[in-house]
Amino acid sequence: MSDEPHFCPVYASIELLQEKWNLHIIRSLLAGPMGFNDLGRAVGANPTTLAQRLERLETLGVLERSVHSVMPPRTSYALTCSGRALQNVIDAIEQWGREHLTPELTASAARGAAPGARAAGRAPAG
Amino acid sequence: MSDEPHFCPVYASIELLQEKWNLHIIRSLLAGPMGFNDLGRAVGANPTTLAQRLERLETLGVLERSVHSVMPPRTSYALTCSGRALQNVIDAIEQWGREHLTPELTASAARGAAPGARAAGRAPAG
DNA sequence: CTGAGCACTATAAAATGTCAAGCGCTTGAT
DNA sequence: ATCAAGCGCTTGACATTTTATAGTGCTCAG
Repeated sequence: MSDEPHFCPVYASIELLQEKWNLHIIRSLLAGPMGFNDLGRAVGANPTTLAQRLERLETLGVLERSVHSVMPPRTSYALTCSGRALQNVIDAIEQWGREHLTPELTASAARGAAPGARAAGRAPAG
Repeated sequence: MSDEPHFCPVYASIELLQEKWNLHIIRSLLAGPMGFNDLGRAVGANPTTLAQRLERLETLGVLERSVHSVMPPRTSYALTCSGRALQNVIDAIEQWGREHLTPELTASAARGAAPGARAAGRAPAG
């Protein structure tokens, strides 16, 4: 039952990168390794989702989890070589953003344009 | 009370590109203008979400909707200059995918590894 | 004439993401 | 020594988002 007549790397990559938080996580980690809560605050994700994303990204070999001490808990997440290669993607996104996105534009296109929404146009941290 | 201490283009771009289907839509449109249903089939999105994404992307100036005839309905969606600039992002993603993603990898990392999931590793069309 | 297709909306159901609280333990301030 | 706070991460209840399905009014291929 091969469900895959053929494997499309672009399609697969897009599927991965369009998952909520993944790009943010990678971007944060690109600046250096981080702990769980730190990362969570940096990207603005809640622990539940963050844990799930982290596990997935680890399975895919994009990042690596290292436990420094179990108690007190001390863990750090770092990009692997594969993950670091995503720098190019982030760079491309960054350049595009600078050239084609303006505050007004993104504000007017915010979901429903509801004022006071939490993730309006600002970054949580970092 | 400026709600935006400062506007971060990278953050905003990521927010946009990580929205489900947006990257797929852009990638499809990069190959040329398309109608609504065609696009839907190409990316695999349902009409409701597709319509919403399309509206957002249009507001952001990434794509353009042109109505050729109201009845019978004939519309086409095409990337603007801004949208076409996203080619670089897609390219970067494509390159990364080719270098760092394998069928087994993505298969094993599929959400929960549930067999029979519909959007496992295949592309809907194109 | 019949069936199919066009662009898209309405509705309800399923999937997904979020919040708040909390575990056992250590550290910094008091 | 005592107290609040923080670490990584899970659980369960809840909000939001995405999905499937069905239909609209009309025109064309068979």
